[in-house]
Amino acid sequence: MKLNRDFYSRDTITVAKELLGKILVHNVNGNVLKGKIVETEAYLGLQDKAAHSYGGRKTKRVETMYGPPGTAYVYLIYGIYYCFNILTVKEGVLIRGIEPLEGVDQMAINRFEKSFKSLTKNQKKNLTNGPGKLSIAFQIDKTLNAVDLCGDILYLENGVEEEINIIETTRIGIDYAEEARYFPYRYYIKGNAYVSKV
DNA sequence: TACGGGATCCACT
DNA sequence: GTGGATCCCGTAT
Repeated sequence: MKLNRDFYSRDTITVAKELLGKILVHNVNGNVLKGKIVETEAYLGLQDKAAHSYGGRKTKRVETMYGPPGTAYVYLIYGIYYCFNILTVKEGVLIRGIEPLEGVDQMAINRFEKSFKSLTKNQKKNLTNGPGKLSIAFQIDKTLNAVDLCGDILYLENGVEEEINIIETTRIGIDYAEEARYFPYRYYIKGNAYVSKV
């Protein structure tokens, strides 16, 4: 079942935790890619120096952040990779790790230009265990920036009922963010192989 | 296993 | 002109 606007219209930390175990679906011209979210990071806007919208900044890049809850915020990082975020209320959740479920051959081709079964053990592990990697595998780029996640192209749905053991720790790659670098806003599913960093 | 540099773009200052 | 919510490969331990 597809997640609706109400799911995203809540506290960002709550949404970041509840996104674990949910299924990300990208319909590329009828070619469906699906994967389970296993790692997220919450970015809290106003008092979070690691967030693009820190202090209410509203530049051209971050203006998408001020759109409705349940919108995709995609931006380029380090010149060559894209990061995929899910908006809550003027804040966002970065998706850092996904476990591939459907369309795995397409993902393997996107990442390594060969079928899933011909990947090495290491390549399978590195298919979607990081924000830049999963964006390549899921064909997420800047054309999906500001896309409504309550639509039919890119959306989230409920996973199977299961017991999820959530690990709560600090975020990655934000050393410049002063006190905010120590905020425990990274969440991942304990023991899952597609977590980017344990 | 752990570090360091290169790749490559554009928003921001 | 600068530098980043990253990844990958090379070299060193």
